[in-house]
Amino acid sequence: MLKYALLGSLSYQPMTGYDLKQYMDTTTANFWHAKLSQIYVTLKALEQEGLVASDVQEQASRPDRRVYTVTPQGAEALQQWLTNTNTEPLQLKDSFLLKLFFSARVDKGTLLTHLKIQRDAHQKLLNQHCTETKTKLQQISDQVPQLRKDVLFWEATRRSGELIEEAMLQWLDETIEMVQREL
Amino acid sequence: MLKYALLGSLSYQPMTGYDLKQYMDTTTANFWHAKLSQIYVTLKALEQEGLVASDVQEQASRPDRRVYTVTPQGAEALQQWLTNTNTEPLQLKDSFLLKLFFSARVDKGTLLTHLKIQRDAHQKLLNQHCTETKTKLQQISDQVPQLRKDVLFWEATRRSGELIEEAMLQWLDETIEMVQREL
DNA sequence: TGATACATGTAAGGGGTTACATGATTTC
DNA sequence: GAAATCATGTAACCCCTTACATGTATCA
Repeated sequence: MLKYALLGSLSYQPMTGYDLKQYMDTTTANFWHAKLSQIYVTLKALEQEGLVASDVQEQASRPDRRVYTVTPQGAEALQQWLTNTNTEPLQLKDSFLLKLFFSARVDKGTLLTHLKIQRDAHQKLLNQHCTETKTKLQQISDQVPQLRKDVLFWEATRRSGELIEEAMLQWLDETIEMVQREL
Repeated sequence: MLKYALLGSLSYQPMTGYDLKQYMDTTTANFWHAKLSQIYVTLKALEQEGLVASDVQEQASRPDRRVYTVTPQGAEALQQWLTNTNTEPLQLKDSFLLKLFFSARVDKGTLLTHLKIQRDAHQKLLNQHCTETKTKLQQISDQVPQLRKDVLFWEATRRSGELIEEAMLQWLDETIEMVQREL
């Protein structure tokens, strides 16, 4: 899947592995992320498959940049993936929920601490989605008028993060209240 | 992490790998799942660590059952994990959102099909959380009065699934409307 | 002076998926 | 007669994380 995240990002403009990491961290972090090391490995694999091509740009006082571009085959592979409707449904793994499920024998204080840490984290994420991420996406599209349509989809994916974080906050408030009332 | 899902489940009652698969599918599927093959592998590892012990029960016309029990060390490891508040925040990977992010050049029809498939899937999950899962959790706890406290936490984790699915449905409706209006 | 940004990679190990292998019993 | 349920496991493979390795320039 990372394969397609990289192909999709490169379809906007040629980038290095390092660039791609930063690009994904500011745009798709909400629903997709990857480590730099894995990005480098996957780019190499994509190049062997002929879906991207790289070109080394020498730099004076910094390491050389290996800039990747999508090949015609890469563009087709991306388009194929985009139009294919067999998208496997999301199966999330949330270790906090797992922990809470088994928490009947944990003391009230520890439980409330845990829930409040969780609440802070989600509050932070919500703020991020509503301010930073929103302005960053707007900035990228403002520079290039051809991206008017793309920005609709970027905004839609960002909005999903907003709604999910709001739901999580509501749930955490309900749960904190339950623990305070029932234990 | 699967380690703790198994320890936690076994802390309610001794079970086989096969039992554990079914138990998790009816209780934690919402936020944690695993394949049978991986459950067997992890149980073996847990036994080597001394956190569970197994006992083979011969059966006449069926394969023998290997029943696992939590050892005292296992119980302590579980308790340690439960009280430790350093729970890493959820980083989800949703390939549908990834796809949508890059979908500016996908035709309206395909897009709407894709969104509606997604909507159906989430509607089904919401119904499941509100009916089946709810009654199943209630059934398990009704049989054992000592689980009165546990059921509060089971209900809380179930409720999180309900709220998240509701948020996803709202988001999908918004997004479908956006595509119909803007494209 | 120490941290951060820039820039690319390799290696070891962990955890997960898919496929394979076996085989009786029950249900449709 | 075919499919699902019960029941356990191994092997290959893939993707990901963590740690290691290197080195300059800039900023606090």
